Amino acid sequence: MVFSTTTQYALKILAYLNENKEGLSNAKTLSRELDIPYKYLTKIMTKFTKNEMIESIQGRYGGFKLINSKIITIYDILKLCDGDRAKDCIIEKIECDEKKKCHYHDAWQKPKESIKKDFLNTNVKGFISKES
Amino acid sequence: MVFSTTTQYALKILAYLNENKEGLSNAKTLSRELDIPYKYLTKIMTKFTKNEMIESIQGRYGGFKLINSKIITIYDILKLCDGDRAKDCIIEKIECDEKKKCHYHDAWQKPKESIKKDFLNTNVKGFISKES
DNA sequence: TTCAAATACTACTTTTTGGTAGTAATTAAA
DNA sequence: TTTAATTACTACCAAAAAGTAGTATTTGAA
Repeated sequence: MVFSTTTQYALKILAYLNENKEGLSNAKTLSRELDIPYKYLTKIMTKFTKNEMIESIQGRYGGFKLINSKIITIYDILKLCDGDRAKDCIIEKIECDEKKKCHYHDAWQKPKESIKKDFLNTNVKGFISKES
Repeated sequence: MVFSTTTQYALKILAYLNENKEGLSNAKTLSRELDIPYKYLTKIMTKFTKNEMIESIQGRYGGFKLINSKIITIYDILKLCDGDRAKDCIIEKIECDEKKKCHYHDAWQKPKESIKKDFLNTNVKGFISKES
C-alpha cells in the first residue's frame, strides 16, 4: 500500500499492543513477533512514547503498552511517521492554505476529503476487534 | 498528504494535460507552470509515455498530451510511481496473499478496501472538471 | 539539407529514509 | 546493593528516492 515502511511498522505495533492490552510487551518480543528490526523498532517506540501515543515502563521487566483512553487514527500515525509529507493539500507540499490556494486546491477537495476521512475514521486500536 | 513527491508531481502533470486537451504541452512549460524540476519532470514523462498513459510527440514542436480514451486512476499512478510499495496488503510488504495471510490480513480488510476504493474510483483526468 | 527545439537515454550527485552499533540510564528482583 | 534486563540516547552506515548534467536522437520548418 501507499504507507511508508515506518508507518506500516507503526500500524503493526499498535495492533499488537492492542491485542495485549493487559500486559506489557517488550521490544525484543515485538521485534521477533512482528518481524521488525530490533534497533529500528526501539527508535520508533521512543518516538511514540514521546508523543504520548503509548506508555513505556523502563528498567528490568519494563516494556510498552497502549494508553487505553486514547484514540489513535491512521492520520495521527501519518503525521508522526511521515512528517511534512502528511500536509493538508494533496497537491502542493508546503505553500498552500485557504488564503493562498494552489491551482488545483478546490478541484482536489472532494477526492482528498474522501481519502482523509478514511484515515481520520480508522481508529487503529479498534480495527482488530472481532465485533461487527 | 501520503503521496510521494513523484506521485504528487504525476497528479499535477495529468491535471494540467487534462486542462489542455486540445494542444500539446511541452516539458519546459510543464516544469515552469507546475514548479517541477525540468530534468526530473522529463524523466517522469518518459516513464508515463512508456506505460502508455500519455502520448509524446518527439522533435521540434513536440510535446505531450493525454490519450483521451484512457481512464487513469490514482491507483494506476501509485503502481507506476511507487512500485513495490503499492502492494495489496496494508501491513505486510511482500509475502502476503490469500493462501498465506499475514496475521492482520483479515482485520485490515475493511479500512484497506475503503481507502483503495477511493484510489480506484478517482479518475485523475476527470477530477478537475467543473461538472457536479 | 541544415538547424533549432523538442523528447529519450545514460550516468552521476544529493537528500531522505531505513537500518545498525555502542553506550548510558533505569528498574526491580535476588 | 549488586546485577541483569530493559528502555533511551547518540552517532553512524546503507539503500532508496529525488534531483542534476550531458549527450544522443527525433522532427519540422526555413
